[in-house]
Amino acid sequence: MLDMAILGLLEERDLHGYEIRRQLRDHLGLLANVSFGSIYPALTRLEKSGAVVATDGSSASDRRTTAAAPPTGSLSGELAVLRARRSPGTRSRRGKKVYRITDAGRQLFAELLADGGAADDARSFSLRLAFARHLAPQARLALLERRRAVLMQRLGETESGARPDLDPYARSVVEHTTGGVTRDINWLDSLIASERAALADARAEPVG
Amino acid sequence: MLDMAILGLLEERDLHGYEIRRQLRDHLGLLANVSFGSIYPALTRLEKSGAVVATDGSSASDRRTTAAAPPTGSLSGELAVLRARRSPGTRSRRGKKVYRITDAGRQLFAELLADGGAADDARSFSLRLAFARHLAPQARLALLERRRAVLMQRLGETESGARPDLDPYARSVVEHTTGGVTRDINWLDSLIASERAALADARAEPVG
DNA sequence: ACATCGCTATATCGAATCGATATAATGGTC
DNA sequence: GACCATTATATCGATTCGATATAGCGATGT
Repeated sequence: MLDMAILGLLEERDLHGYEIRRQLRDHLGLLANVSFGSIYPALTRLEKSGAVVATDGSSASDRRTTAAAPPTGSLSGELAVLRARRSPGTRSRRGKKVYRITDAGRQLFAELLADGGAADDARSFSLRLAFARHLAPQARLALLERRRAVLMQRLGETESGARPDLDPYARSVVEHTTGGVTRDINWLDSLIASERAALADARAEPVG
Repeated sequence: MLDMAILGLLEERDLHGYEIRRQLRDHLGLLANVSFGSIYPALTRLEKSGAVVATDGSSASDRRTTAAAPPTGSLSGELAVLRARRSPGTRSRRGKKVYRITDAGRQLFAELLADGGAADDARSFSLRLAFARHLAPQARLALLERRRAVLMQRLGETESGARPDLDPYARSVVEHTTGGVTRDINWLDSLIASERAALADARAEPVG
């Protein structure tokens, strides 16, 4: 799940762990306040599987060339590289590790975004929807309808009607969450309508 | 977190693992769909720490009546016991383990409910609120206000206003979740108002 | 009579995530 | 130049999840 989010962000630009967390917190806001205890293991995981590569931060602006930049950079950049080399073996000098997505990573991202196992929780769905521009129109529609179906079923399973068996506090919680699910469904309905309209337009006006 | 939920349910009646899960799913509904992979370890944990004891289910409900619960009436309490016996069958099925809360468990529950560490996520809060009848009025009010403060701060941190930097899908997600938080705050406000009114009444009309 | 399906029920495993904590470089301020 | 907040990576133990294995038992069907 986190893997998908990270790959999605890296699709746009190279980032290091701290930045990834900030983007998830700021952009996706209240939704995804992910801890470093998740992010760094995830990055290690993704690197080991070949979905991303880590570069040392000194060549961050250069998209193409790998390490061993010629001494044309800034003085501080040069010093950083030298310091990095000074520590034996590991790049464990406390400095930025900037991650770049690979072709394998892009493919993995597409897979995780499309099916990505079950994961019918709210977090997963919102994350997928936030990256929905990477999906084909009909896959987008399917995502929305799948989510709608899940929520409808949950609503149905919840015993509806007044519930005098619950005390006021529990009842308030249940009603509030039920209302939230209803709100979600209305939201999904409007999104689904938009998607359908876009699909109809595309069908009516094919390529040109 | 789960520990608190389990202890809270066991405050009312003895239950076995499967039933605990069902109650969390049905009562707390969409909020708490807990897996067995969490419940059984949690029960083992609680038993090892002495917060609960496991019985074979044949000698349930000795001293177990509505001890600290508000006066729901002895009739409904009786019915609850009967229902608990009838539904799963009085005789223990294969190794059914019925758990009963102990005095230590009740104390642990009170602690978890009151402070319970940080845990400022939505799940923890809703769970606490659902058991809020076990809290003192001012602790209840503090719980609500603490939650409100957290949500307000989060709202403030989220860069507000139109965000043309985000693509339509991500923007929709952000706006929807932001709207949800606003809705939560309004809900909290009404609850806080009720609590304050109740407190004022209690002060105006002390015990007798 | 018995096969078999579905619900009840407990249990365990590996993996993902969290929250806390340690460490260190950098940048700003007095 | 002492001090402190921010940036940044990393690891630890504990919790939770999802999948899976196992059985008993009640219908339903043939």
